Amino acid sequence: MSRPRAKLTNRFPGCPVESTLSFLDGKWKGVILYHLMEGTLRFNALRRKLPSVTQRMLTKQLRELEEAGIISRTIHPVVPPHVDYALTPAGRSLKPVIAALAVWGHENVICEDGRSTIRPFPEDGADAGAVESAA
Amino acid sequence: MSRPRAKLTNRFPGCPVESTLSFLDGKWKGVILYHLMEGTLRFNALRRKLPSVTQRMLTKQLRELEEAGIISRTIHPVVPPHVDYALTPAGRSLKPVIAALAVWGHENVICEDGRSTIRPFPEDGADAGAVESAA
DNA sequence: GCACATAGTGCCGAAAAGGATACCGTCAAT
DNA sequence: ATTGACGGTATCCTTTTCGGCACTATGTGC
Repeated sequence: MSRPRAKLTNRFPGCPVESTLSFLDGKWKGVILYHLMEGTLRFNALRRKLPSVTQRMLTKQLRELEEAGIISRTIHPVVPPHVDYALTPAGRSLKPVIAALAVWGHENVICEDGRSTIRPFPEDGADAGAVESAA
Repeated sequence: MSRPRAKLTNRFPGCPVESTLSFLDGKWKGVILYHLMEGTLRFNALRRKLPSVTQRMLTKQLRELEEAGIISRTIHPVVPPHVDYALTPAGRSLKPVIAALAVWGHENVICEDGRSTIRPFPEDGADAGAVESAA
């Protein structure tokens, strides 16, 4: 159940980019992995790091990541429940990918009042002579 | 209009990973960029590379990428319409990101009959002593 | 007796994303 | 006269996603 947004990769066989994205897709997976890269976290610890995610959504995203084999969920059967989320080896192998995403986002994205835009590139006015799409 | 799936990055300030993902999100953006990395393509050329995408969706995704400033759309006003899609400098700066995604997908994703799964990792049986979530 | 913390689940409903299909205009070839 | 290529739109409909809220269980502390 619940493969992320029906991103079934078989529709365009051989696109490794979409294959990877299909695992990162879902509203909070990126952030979750970003935080888990730094170490194991408990459910509520993670929740505190993502203030705007509801419990329901966090659970859902974690379950999807777990089902994909990217993170592990370890239940310590103690009296106030205690559940640890950590990266599996597969999850750890995503490190360079997450890092690349983080670097680009850090360098090129400007978040201002609710929207994120790409930092303007200097060369971005170069015209080759034809008609640019007039918005 | 149409920022991708309301992935408004301001909700979790300072997550560069989601910032980047917000631009790659949308069902076909990954593949589109993957193909455009290799050079300019015309609408129908792109379409032929993505057999299962409808015209409508392709247009939509291209428009979103254009709006984001990742690709450029150049109309040559000739008689059978001729429109070129190419990466902008901003789009080209995504190359390492797309490459990272492609590498990981290539190495770790197995696409079999409609589903993509992560290639099993050898170390993936290591148990630390606690209760693994029994699905 | 009551509230709190932990880690969830279930149900509802709105909104968005995605897919199918049909249609547009022009020119060239058949 | 019809068909095809090109690069789209418009419309409709279904699926998915996401968010809100309430509810659960257990043990501890007040």
